[in-house]
Amino acid sequence: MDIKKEKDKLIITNSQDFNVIQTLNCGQIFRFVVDGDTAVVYSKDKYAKLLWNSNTIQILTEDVDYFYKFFDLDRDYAQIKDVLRKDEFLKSAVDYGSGIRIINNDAYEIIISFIISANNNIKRIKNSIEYLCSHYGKNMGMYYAFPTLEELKKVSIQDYRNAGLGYRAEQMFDTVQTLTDEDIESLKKKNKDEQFKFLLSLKGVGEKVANCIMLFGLGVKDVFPVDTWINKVYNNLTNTNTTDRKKITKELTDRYKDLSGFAQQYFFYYYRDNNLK
DNA sequence: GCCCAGGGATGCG
DNA sequence: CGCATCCATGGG
Repeated sequence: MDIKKEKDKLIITNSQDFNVIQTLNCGQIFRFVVDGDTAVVYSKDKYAKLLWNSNTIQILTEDVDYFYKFFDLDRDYAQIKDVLRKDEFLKSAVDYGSGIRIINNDAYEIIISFIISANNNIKRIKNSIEYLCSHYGKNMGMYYAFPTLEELKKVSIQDYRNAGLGYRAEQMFDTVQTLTDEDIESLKKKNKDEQFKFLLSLKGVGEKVANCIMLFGLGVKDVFPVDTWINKVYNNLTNTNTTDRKKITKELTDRYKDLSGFAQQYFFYYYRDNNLK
């Protein structure tokens, strides 16, 4: 994969390790619009427009450096896939989602987004986040920014219910009132265990959501979030019928180690996209 | 009407 | 600790 960085554009050629649709549809990001061979992706108050064909991707943005990091463009996914394809459980999933990249999104936006994600489905998650942006985020002209923590602190429990958060409304209210910008900044500097511990102290954040926040918002790759799909994957592959997510998390993290986050995304996308049981 | 969705909080033993 | 139960809401 070759990447050329210009002032307001990234041009990726030989793009076999980056499939935009796969990357957007593997449940790590909720603010994007796809239209044919183009897409617009939003993060914080920024956006990027992506255009692609069979072996080239263009990323048009005013913040080239942000979206270079956002799409994890300095990582060699070919090498990661070579390692993971040797795993008998993973081979077909890696081949199926061979263009997935793990996004480096804004930690605060990911915390809020994944509190909403708990026991929810992706379409409803997207709708709720879009509601929060359009009602409480800054109007950027053609779109709305993700609401800042300061902006969300003015939002009531009833407002969250109107956004479709259901019983997560009170958890969200509590976490937003508790959280500070300083918390977010110091979180980025903590080690993995300290990050996990802090995240679990937030209302609406349990083990799975904390792992997602670390994977998609803090750049921690040796975590393996276990949701209902991964639970199905595990039972299918091991011919078991457990619901012990702690056990599944430990076994899969031990198995895939530093590549756990990547393995998890290949599994999730393959099984969910094919609606495999 | 039933089941499910990128689960977490709570209470009880 | 582990375990069961409850929790809004919309789509299939």
